[in-house]
Formats: sequence, C-alpha cells, structure tokens
Amino acid sequence: MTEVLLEFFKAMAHESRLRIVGLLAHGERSVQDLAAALDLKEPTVSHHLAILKAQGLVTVRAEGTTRWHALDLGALERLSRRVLEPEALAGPTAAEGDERVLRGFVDAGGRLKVIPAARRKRTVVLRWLARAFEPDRRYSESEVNALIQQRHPDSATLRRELVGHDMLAREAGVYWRLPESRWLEGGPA
Amino acid sequence: MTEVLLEFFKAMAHESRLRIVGLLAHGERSVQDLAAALDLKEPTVSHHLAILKAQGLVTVRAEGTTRWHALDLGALERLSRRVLEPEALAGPTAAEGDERVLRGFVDAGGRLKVIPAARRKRTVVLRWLARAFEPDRRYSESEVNALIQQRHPDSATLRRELVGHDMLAREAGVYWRLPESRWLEGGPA
DNA sequence: TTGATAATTCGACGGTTGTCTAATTAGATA
DNA sequence: TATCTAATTAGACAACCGTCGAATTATCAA
Repeated sequence: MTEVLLEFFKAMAHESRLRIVGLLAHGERSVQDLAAALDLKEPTVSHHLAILKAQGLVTVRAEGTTRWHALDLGALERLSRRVLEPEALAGPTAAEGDERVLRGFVDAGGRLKVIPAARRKRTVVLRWLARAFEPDRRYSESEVNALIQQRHPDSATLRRELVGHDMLAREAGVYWRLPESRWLEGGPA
Repeated sequence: MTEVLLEFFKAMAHESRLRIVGLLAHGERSVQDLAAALDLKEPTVSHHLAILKAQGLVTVRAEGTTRWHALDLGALERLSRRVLEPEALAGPTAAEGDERVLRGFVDAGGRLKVIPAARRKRTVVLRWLARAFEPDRRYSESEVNALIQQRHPDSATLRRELVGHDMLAREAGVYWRLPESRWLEGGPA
C-alpha cells in the first residue's frame, strides 16, 4: 500500500525522469527524441522509461521500429492523490486492517474460504489474489485459472473481477498483471 | 519551479523518511521516539528530519531538551497538488515564461526597474527577489533592507510583500527565508 | 560548576543506482 | 536473404547517499 507510494516517489525523484515526464506532458516522444532533448544516450533513456513504465506512468505505442511514449495522466493523478489519503501515510494502520480482513477469509493453507460480499473486503481479497501473479509476465487463460484455483474453485468469477478492477489485463486471450498504480479501489466504474 | 518538485520527490523517495512522515501523521514525535519505532540510530533520524524540514514538510517545537516534530499537512498538500499542475510538469515552458517576465523588469545590472502591478508578474519578481536570500540564514531588518536595495530602492514595500507571500518570515525583528514549498502564488490570502 | 540527557554534527564505510559503451534484438526495406 | 535503423539488454564504473560510531552542542537539574 505504502509500498506503491514509495515506488512512485522513487520513480519521480530523479532529474532525468522528472524532465522526461515534463516532456511527455506535451505529447508523445520517441527514445531518440528524448535522448536528444535531455542530452543523454539512448540506453540511459530506455532505462528511465522502463522505471516509469513499471509504475504505469508511461505507456508505449509501437509504430514500425520506433516506439512512441506517452504520459498516463490518469495514473499520475491517481498516485499523487494517494499522497493525501491519510490511510496511505498512516501506513501500518491501513496494512493491519487489510491483514485482519485476510485472516478472516484466507485459511492457514493459503486458500480463500469464501468470496467476501462487502465491497471493501472483496477489494482487499482481490489485491491479495492479484499479487499471486508475477508482474511483467504473460499468462494464458488456463494458467490464470490454475493459479486462481490454487486459492478458490470459482476461477471464472474471480478472473472476471480481477480484470474488472484493472488488476489483470486481457488481450487476445493473454493475461498479465497491471501495475498497482492502476488498480481500482472501488470496483468497475 | 520544477526544482521544488524534484526536491520534494527526493525527500519522500526513501523508505525511512516515508515511514517518518507516516508516524508524524499520527502526531508529534521526538527523535528518540522515531529512532525506536524505525529501529534506526538517532543520528540517522536527525539526518532524515533535516531533509524533511528543508522541504517544509516537518516543523519542530522545543520543550526542554527534547524536540517535538510534527507533519505540516498544508505543505504536503500544497506540494502534492503541484504535481498535477500542468505548468509544473511542462517545466521549460513555465520557466521560460518567468524568464521573459524577468527580462522585462530587471535591467542588465540586476536591478528591478519597476515593481509590476499585475499580480502574476509581481509574484514572478518576488520569487526572483526571495532567491537572493540564503536559506537557513537569519537576517536583521537592516540586512534585509540592504539586500533589497541592491535591487530596488523601495525596500519597505518589497519587504512587506515578501513576508505577505510567505517567502520571508519575521519574528522578533529577525527575518529568514522560508522553504519554497511555503511560497504563496497568488498573494496574501 | 558539574553532571546527565536529547539532539546534532562530523567522518567514514558500503550499497544503490545513473550513466556509459558494446553487444543484441526487432522491425522495415531492398 | 542481407542490411539498415530504433530500441533494449548486459556489464562496468563512478557518484551519490543512507547508516553508523564518535565527538560536540544545548538544555535542564543538582
């Protein structure tokens, strides 16, 4: 929880990356564009972009061999807003709350006993479930089902919920875990 | 401008400091309290607090030999809000705007030709003026006047404006420069 | 004044990470 | 296929910075 915030700050806490964000605020840029504007070598820019992408702050669109990078203003807004949520800063208290919920719904063997009906509790459980997936790895639908079924038999419902909360993404039958900065708190909008 | 934001992110981009902020969100703490809670030595905590204080995020209140540290939620809100102001990120453009204003009002010898009447331009000039003062240094009123008069004869008006914009603080006839995170954009509220 | 406690400053050590060059991958074109 | 370009990956080096123990400062109490 506060972990997400820490990674966000780390990503922004470097002059080169902050300048990249500033440049992308004006519009799409290629790696070469950025390298020229910042007076850095391309590998260095790639490195910084990878960090920003890992936080979901930057998205990419391929066009031939060049890749156009853009700023995700939504993610930026969501993350910076989180700074002011007392629970985010008050850290331990919030995390303890989550743990209490999990202790209630997850048995000693790490299996989900029942899917909570209350929205807030269900979100806590979904976050726990989403963290079972490795970031930056692609899963087939059957792999997703297998991973979920290790924890609860109703993989269809849970898979759908994970996608609905923007914790997993799906395209052409392939799934992957989205950065936590994208995860929705409340549920599908 | 974007410099302030960078320093803010740097200040927050470390687990120890983020945890300190979290602890202070609950209330005042002494250095010892924090050291115990974080499992760090006191010099380390002092070091982190100095960084947070430099950004105006933490304030101190002395009571005997112990110093009670508190979170300045206003500064935190002001800074994190700034992340979303397009001008803050679009950096160069905003800075260039400032420079254009300054070129109009400051002569080649670094003297202010005339105090701008328009609110936005006056703020730009006041920021330029405030940066003539060293952070973390105390000035007498005559020192303040002398510094201002190197740039413009009406030190009384400008001194009052600097205080009104929370760029300088005054107490018992002593002045000092406040962290940029405190500076007001518009003018006295 | 002396002693005790809270905090800060100083100097050093070690780990992290930003940057580079060189090598590799992926896509477009001939 | 061969070649060219855009970008990423790998590995090495250097600078920065978080942490600590030791020394110093400041405040209160005898």
